[in-house]
Formats: sequence, structure tokens, C-alpha cells
Amino acid sequence: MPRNAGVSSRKEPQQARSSELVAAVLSAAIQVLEAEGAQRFTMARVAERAGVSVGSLYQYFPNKAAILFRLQSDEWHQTSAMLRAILEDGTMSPGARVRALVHAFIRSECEEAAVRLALDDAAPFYRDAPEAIEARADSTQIVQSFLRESAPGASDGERAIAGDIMKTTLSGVGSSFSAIPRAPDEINAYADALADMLCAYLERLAGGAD
Amino acid sequence: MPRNAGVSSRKEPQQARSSELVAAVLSAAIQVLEAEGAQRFTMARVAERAGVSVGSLYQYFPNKAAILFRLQSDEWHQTSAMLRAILEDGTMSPGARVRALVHAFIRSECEEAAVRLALDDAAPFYRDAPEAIEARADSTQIVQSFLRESAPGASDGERAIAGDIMKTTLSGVGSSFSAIPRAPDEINAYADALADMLCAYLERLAGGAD
DNA sequence: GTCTATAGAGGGATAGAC
DNA sequence: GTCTATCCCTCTATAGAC
Repeated sequence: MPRNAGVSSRKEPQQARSSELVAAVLSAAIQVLEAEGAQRFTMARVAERAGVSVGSLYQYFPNKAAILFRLQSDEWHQTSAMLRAILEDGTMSPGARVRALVHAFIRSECEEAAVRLALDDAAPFYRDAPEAIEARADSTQIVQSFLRESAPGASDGERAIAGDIMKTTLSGVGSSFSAIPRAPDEINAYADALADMLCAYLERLAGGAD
Repeated sequence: MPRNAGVSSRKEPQQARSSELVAAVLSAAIQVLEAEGAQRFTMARVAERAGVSVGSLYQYFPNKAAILFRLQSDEWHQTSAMLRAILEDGTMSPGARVRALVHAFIRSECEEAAVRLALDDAAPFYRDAPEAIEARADSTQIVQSFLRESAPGASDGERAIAGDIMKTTLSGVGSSFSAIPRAPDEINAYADALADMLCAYLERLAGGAD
């Protein structure tokens, strides 16, 4: 990576043909990550799977990190959407929402375990990019707004830390748990236990700090 | 890494001279990880810092992964010792032990943040080695024995999952939190909140499932 | 035992033809 | 816009001198 060109995509796919090509590249990239792992994720392999040449790849992504960042960024957006959909669902109690979220999240981590693990391994490539640092504020807002509703007695500072801990726990425990293949029953039992922990914390936060 | 030689050290340092050399290499390796990160951790750089030649390195470590694994293995042993010392301290209540452990762990993670982060990044190199897989059973035993004492009403299965979640949470949240520099006050506040969560879970486990 | 020198392989990125 | 060919660099590991 001789030049430091950032990790943003070179262009937004505004024309049909470009859009197809970018989609093909991203799909190929996922396949390479799944099949070969982060270590062996190379531009040549992605190009081969996508059925295009290396040169074409560089027309749409300035470097390898840009592809990896794009994949991770897409994952983050999906996760944020899930977070929002569940945590803003007023028909369930806060505890039930947390439980539903944990189950959905853990399940989805296990479904795409290989790609997630490889993306984690590849994190050093894109982690330092400003785009990546900026990209996390979304989920923070959603969680804070949930906590303002479900733990109104806590102070802003307490909620900031608690939200961060809950997010980090979910993400860290999810990654670790999905690192080895799991049976459906195992997934359910584990998600239930994790939800127990987060709910117990939420109740303490809501009840004990007023 | 053409040959697959495992990640064990080539020989135990039984003679004074060898022992010094191995120590110098490990110390140099830590410095390289700290200063350059996992990406730029190479045998040449380690050799240069240690003041020996590359050839000598390969006399004591069969490959790069062996050095990284050795560093991680040392960390694990230190952490296990801390875990054991605190969780087996009968003079404190279970909750107080958990709180003390969380504080000690988070503080130590922050102190060596750069090395830990780099070692995490390097995990793909040694993660699959049988030595590494085997090396985690230690802490599991310690935590299980703590939970048998503090949550005797729970079933073995519940305790197995709960212990795993508590360990994984501590480790995952610790890594993530220490990824950016932290002020002492911030560390204390965060560790307290994390201990709140784990204690709330422990209480639910001990009290609610009899 | 320790060194120097290098083989050998891989991969990021680009130049220039078409 | 896309391709092929290749430059150039880095790195692991080893061979062989001393």
C-alpha cells in the first residue's frame, strides 16, 4: 500500500454497469474472505473471483483497505438497523427488547461467522481510518436513546458508560462465541444467559440509581 | 512460513547463555510490537532490536508464530495467576472479589495497551495452533470453582455458560476499552460500571435459580 | 553457535496497450 | 474502461562461511 489514499470508495456507483461491477467485487470479496481468510485476502484473488482484472478493481477501490472497509461498513449499517428496529419497538418492555436484540444479534453473528472473523482479523487495515472512527456514532445514539427511556433515573454520564459497556459486551461476546461452530440449542442457551446479564444490569441501572 | 513446525519454542532455556538470549529476544519482540504494531512485526526487526542475527533467532524459535505465541502464552499465565489470586481470596465476599478482579484486569489492560492490541492483531498467526487452544482451560477451571462457591444453587450447565460469558465479557470489553488511551479516573469509572454488571449477573445467578 | 547473504515466494499497485 | 505484464518491495527461512 505505497500511497495513502484513504479507504473510501473511489466513486459511488451511479450508472447501472458500475453498480453491477461494484456489487460483483463485494460479493467476490466476501467469498474470498470466507474461503481463504484475512491472511490470504488479496486483490488478485478478489479479481479472479469477480471475473474482472486487477486493473479494473483499482478503478473502483483505491486500495485493498477500501474494499475491506466497505464490507465492514455495510455490516455496521445492517447492525445499526437491527439495533434501531428492536430497541425502538414500543410494544415490548425494555427487558424484552434487550433479550430480543441479544438473540437476533448472536444468531446473525453465528450465521456469518467466517466472514465476521476474517473481517475482524483484517481490522488493522481499516481501523485507523477516520471513516471508520466516525462510523460508530450511529449505534451509540440509538442505545443512549433507549437508555433514556428505560433508565431515566440514571445520570447522562452513567448512561454513557453503561451503553458503551452493553454495546461492547454484545459485540465482543458475540465475536468470541461465534468463533467456533455452534448448534442452534447452544446458541439459544448462550443468548439467554447473555440477555440475563444485560437485563440484570439494566434493572440495576433503572432501579438502583434514582 | 513454508514449513509447518508448530508454535512451540525450539528448546527450553536450560543453560544460562541460552536463557539470556531467549529473554533478550522476547523483550525485543515486545518492543517491536509496541513500536511498530503487528503488521510490521518481522523476524528481521526483532533480531535487530535484540542485537542478534536472524539465523540465531531461528535457533530458538522455529518461526515467527512461535515468538508471538510465547508472548501471548506468558500473558495468559499472568492473567490466570491474577484471576486465581483474587477469586480464591476467601477474605472478601464474592461480589467484592469480582469487583477487585475487574479493576485489576482493566488497569493492567490499559497499562500494556499497545502490546495487547498488537498481540490481538497477530492472533491469526497462532490462534489455530493446538497449544493455544489447550492453553485456555486453566482460567475456565478457576472461574468454575469460584462459581461453585458463590452460586451453589445454579446447575453445572448454567455455571459453565455463565463463567464463559463473564470471562469473555471481561476480556472483550477490556480489549476494546484499552484500544484508546484512558485517564485514571475514566478507568475507575468504567471498571466500576463493568463490575456492576457482572455483580448484578452473579447475584441473579446465585439468588434466582435455586 | 553465530554470522552474512540470499533464495524464493507473495503481494500491492501501476504503466501502457487495446 | 478494461486488460496484461511487470515493477518493486517486503518478508520468511535457509545455506554455508567462520
